[in-house]
Amino acid sequence: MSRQQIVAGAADMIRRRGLNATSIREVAKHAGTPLGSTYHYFPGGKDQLATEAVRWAGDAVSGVLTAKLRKGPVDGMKAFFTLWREVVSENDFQAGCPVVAVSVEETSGREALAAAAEAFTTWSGQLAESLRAHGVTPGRADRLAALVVAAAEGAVAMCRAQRSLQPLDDVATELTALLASAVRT
Amino acid sequence: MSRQQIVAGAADMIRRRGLNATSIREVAKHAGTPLGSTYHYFPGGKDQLATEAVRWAGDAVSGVLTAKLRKGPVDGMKAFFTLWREVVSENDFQAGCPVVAVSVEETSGREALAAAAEAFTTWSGQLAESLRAHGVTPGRADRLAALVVAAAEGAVAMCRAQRSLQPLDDVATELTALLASAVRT
DNA sequence: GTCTATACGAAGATAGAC
DNA sequence: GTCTATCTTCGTATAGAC
Repeated sequence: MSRQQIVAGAADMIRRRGLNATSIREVAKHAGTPLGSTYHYFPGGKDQLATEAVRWAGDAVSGVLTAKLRKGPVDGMKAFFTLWREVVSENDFQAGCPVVAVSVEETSGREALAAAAEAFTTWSGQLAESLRAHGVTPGRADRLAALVVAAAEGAVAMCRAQRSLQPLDDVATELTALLASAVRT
Repeated sequence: MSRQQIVAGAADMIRRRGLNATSIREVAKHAGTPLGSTYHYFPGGKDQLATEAVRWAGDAVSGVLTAKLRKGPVDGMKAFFTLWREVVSENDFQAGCPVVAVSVEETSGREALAAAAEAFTTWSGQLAESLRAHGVTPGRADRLAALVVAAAEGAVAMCRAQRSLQPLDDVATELTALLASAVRT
């Protein structure tokens, strides 16, 4: 019951503070459960909790992509950027992507890092498949999909530092034009 | 004399481990100076040290950009990607961009975050100016410059997680074509 | 002015009481 | 099975000996 809450809370704290600044103590407090419960649910300790948090966040984004890509790759890409735009703006530039946070910080175990890699692969794979389905050659579909994910993630970091949504909006504008022209070719 | 070494060492550790996993203790040990010296040189504590480390890294990248942009925006962009490719590959996927690390993690003080914002602004500003000088309209120059920086930074994070240089190479390929076509227009 | 020694708090993790 | 209390280590920061 509270297991899900702990994972969601950990994902939220990681995307705000980063992985190392997210202590199991505060995750437990935030979820209203004692510290011992966390280790009961997650005997693998912090690495296991971080791994599940990354997977949880990755699946959430992947679900949005699945839904929005039905209208085509350009709509999917736009939804991807809208999603990150909301995360950044609704948290007053104090939240970003937990997958990036885990990718950039050193962690004792490496399961969480593998989960981060899987999230990136899933997202770009979904975008690439949609691009191929709309006439883009496989090689270029992979490259464009990687570009979309990388640019969005990088833009989120820039927006946080600059306290401005401009990078995210600028990048979205350029990529919308680029993908629209690619599917048309 | 050792001040510079401490700053450079801190920047190196931050890009590998992240900001919060970089302790002043280990920075001092790595520089061969006692812990007290660190606080003698940086009375502002960790925030000051992180701020100078970010500025140091930002200036180093900016210097490369200044040099390579003389041959035009496409060459500058390529050099930017080559630089990050070397950082990632020469450190066996265990190093990235310290500016992103600081942008993504929570910090006690906020001077370091301001330094990160300044680094991003400087880099994209340099690229945008070069694009304008080569006939790109101001608005689009800004957007393309933001895209280049965001995509490179995001790709670095993806490369680390996936232990592959593919994202960086894919992104560089697409952006080379995009910028080449933009300056030609 | 440099560095040793230490204060103080918080981290991850576990043992064992209920 | 849940939670409290505690062990150990490491973090930032400083006081004061050379």
